[in-house]
Amino acid sequence: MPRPSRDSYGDQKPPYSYISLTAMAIWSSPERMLPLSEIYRFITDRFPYYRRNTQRWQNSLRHNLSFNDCFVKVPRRPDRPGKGAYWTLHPQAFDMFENGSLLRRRKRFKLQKGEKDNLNAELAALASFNRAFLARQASAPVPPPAMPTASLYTPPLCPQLSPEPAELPEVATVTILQRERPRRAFTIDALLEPDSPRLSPSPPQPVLGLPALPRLELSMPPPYVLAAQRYHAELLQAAAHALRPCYLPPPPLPVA
DNA sequence: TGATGTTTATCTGGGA
DNA sequence: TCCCAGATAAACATCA
Repeated sequence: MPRPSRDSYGDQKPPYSYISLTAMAIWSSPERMLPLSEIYRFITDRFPYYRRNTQRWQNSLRHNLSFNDCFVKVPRRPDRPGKGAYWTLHPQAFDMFENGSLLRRRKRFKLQKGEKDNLNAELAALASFNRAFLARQASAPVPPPAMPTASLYTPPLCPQLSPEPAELPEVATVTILQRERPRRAFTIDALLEPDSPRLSPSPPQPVLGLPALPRLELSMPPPYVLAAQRYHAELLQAAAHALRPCYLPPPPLPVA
């Protein structure tokens, strides 16, 4: 049976929803998160149908990103300035496409009000931190004083060097409900904690012409968490370098 | 100014 | 038949 090429659909509309296409794009990226422009590119590269009427489907896609709780907007890293945020999949959304179907989902992924509010607060805090980072870099090219350990943010270890102490928010720990899994805070560190072995989430099944999406190994955090881990490790390293007199860096994080 | 993001409304089609 | 997911359109806000 010949393997269909990635352009198998030709000018035909692929049988995938925008949610599926977006999830595919995100899954295809090494960090499991992409800016909007890269999501567009992924789709137009693989599906010629979407090379026309771009205004139309891109509007729909943006609507889906905002409307569906399964997509999480992650503020850009301060050292990666640019337009727009990164988009990733919510941890609970990995098994969104149960039974491997990339078509209509059984049930829309919806966060509860409190969960959504907390997640938004945490992400807003991250954006705030990034702004503080940039503000400080603008005045003096020195990295931020401390990176979060217990939550996304902790009080600076060197308060006198804090960029904008008043603006660095204390972040409430975000707790999300885990189906069939113990509760876990949706913070970088909490997500990085070793988890009890569990079944890999079900990524979308191979798409015609696309490589099979990798299944996560047991006990392995989602790849975008690893990316966040690397991000924080880099900043920690920079912070340690800049604040050597009073900053004691934590043990090195395992970088994937 | 254009790209990005949010929100609302309406319509279509699949599934229970 | 009804409910709901998904598609589409449009208006508006925000930001680099």
